[in-house]
Amino acid sequence: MSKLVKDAEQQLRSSVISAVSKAIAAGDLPAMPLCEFNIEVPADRTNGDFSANAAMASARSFKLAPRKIAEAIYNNIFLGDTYFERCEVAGPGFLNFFLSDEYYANILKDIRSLGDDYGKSNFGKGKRVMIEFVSANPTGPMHMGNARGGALGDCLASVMDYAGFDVSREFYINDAGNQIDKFALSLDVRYLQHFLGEDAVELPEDSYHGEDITTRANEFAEIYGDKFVNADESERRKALVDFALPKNIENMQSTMLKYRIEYDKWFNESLLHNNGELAETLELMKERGLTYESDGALWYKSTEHGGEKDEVLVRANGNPTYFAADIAYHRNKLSVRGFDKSIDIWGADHHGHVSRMKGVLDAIGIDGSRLDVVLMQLVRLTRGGEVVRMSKRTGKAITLVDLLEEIPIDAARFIFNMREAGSQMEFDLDLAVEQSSQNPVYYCQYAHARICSIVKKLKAGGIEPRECSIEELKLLNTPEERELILHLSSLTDEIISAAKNYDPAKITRYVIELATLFHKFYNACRVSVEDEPLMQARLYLCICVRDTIKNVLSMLKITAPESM
RNA sequence: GCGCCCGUAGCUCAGCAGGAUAGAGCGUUCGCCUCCUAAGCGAAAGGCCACGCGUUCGAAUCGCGUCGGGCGUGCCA
Repeated sequence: MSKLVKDAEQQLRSSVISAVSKAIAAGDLPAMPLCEFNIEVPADRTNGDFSANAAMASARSFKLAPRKIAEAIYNNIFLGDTYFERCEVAGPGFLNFFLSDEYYANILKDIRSLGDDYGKSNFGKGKRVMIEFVSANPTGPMHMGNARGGALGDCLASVMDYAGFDVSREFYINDAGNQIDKFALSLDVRYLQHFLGEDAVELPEDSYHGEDITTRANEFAEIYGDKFVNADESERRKALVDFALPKNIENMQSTMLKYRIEYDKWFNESLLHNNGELAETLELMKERGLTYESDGALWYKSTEHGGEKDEVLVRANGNPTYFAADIAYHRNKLSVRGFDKSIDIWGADHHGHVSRMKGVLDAIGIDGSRLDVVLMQLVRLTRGGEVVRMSKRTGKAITLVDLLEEIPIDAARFIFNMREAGSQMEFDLDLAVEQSSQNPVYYCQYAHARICSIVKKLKAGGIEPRECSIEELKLLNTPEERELILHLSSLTDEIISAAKNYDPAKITRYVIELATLFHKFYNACRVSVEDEPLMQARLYLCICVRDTIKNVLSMLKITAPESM
């Protein structure tokens, strides 16, 4: 496990350093300080399990050829109390180290004893982190961007949880402001059209044209009839919104649940309007001299805080902008509720907003670096190689609901996490439903099912898995077994790296690689063999792999079937 | 115009706190089940890592520039 890997690396580093001291004492090297050097895992394992570039890094300082320095280190190195059994000088001056059987055997012991906790660490030290994602407008159906954002945000949250952060998942509901007015207007027009005919009232170009609006208006009409047709416009619109908005929000909640996303909190923007926090935030900004009035609107002096141009906070008509509410919201997260960090998942088209937001937080006295934004590129949907167009306006776009009806949740969650957020991705609908090797989620699940099947088969033959001794586990020494064990050992580091980079795609890649290495092992080594200790050792390894696959998949909330 | 992201095999993408012969999947070609799940494995073919210059022992990785693509630049969110 990772602790072991770290130990191994640390052991190596100090061995190299003391070898240099010894070499200097013996006169093999000049008495110069050793430069900083790296220890890394070579891409090609014939170059060892770990490799140090100390000789090359210090070539200049020692004024000696790297190769000569490497040999001096080699001649003075002592590996007796490490997990390494040997070392060699290679290439331009690399020192390559090879792990002992002992090491491999111990990794497996550790994995088994940690059980479900394997992979977890205290990297995050319990820091309170909020991950805000999807936060779709409740005025219409959720789209493909929300689909990717949902899988990304939720899996990132799990990864950070494993890495030792205190994680909270949140959905920000934009249930106030401009788009709600637009929503009201759109519903209003559809409602009136329902009774007066389509030509009676015209739907403005910049309102919501989706069928979902018509559907809601018709539902409303069925319940309340035409009694609002001649009512006061604002009364009618309020009634329509009060009817339609909760329905939309409920739909989003049930869709998210179907997508296996459970939020800790659904936060209403309207709360900030109603509880005074928005006004308070604006007041605070005024006090700090961050604002001015012009053309009847209240402006934020963005240009004085790293922004490209000033921004409107309160429109001339008295309505606060989305930006103003968002400032109050982030102040609520970081200051009122005291999260150490807010990680927001945004569509890449909002990137212009990032520096603005961080800048304004700094300006109101909240360290802007406590906000991190993960920008997510758009998804290109394809079907059989053909790009499937999606246009929210026409109402014919493929929605998140459509997607989840068409493809398995496992596949959606997995595939959306195969690419890092920043890269544009293609999502092949045909591939996602395909139950074949081409579909990576099945490939991983298949490895799990295969192991379950082996265990079951052995059990049927009267063979129960048992505890193995270190000596027995040392029998796992084929290249395929070694590679597999080594990869198992890197899980914790991989999760930490994914948390650090806000990139859960590292974990899907990890599990694909694990499945690949297992399938290779499966083809190279038979578990059910005559040699009882070897069979038990292999069975032990299989169970480690099975549990790790299951552990990782369940972290991503993807199922691990026992048979396929 | 200015700002951000991106350019790696035919296609989709890894690799990018600089390291040894640049990887994987798909597609193509050829192999492997009397044996634990062939939803698997192996092999072959496929590359001026967009281009140029620089930094250094060493660059796909870092810097500058060019070209090509995406996005942003609303009293929209």
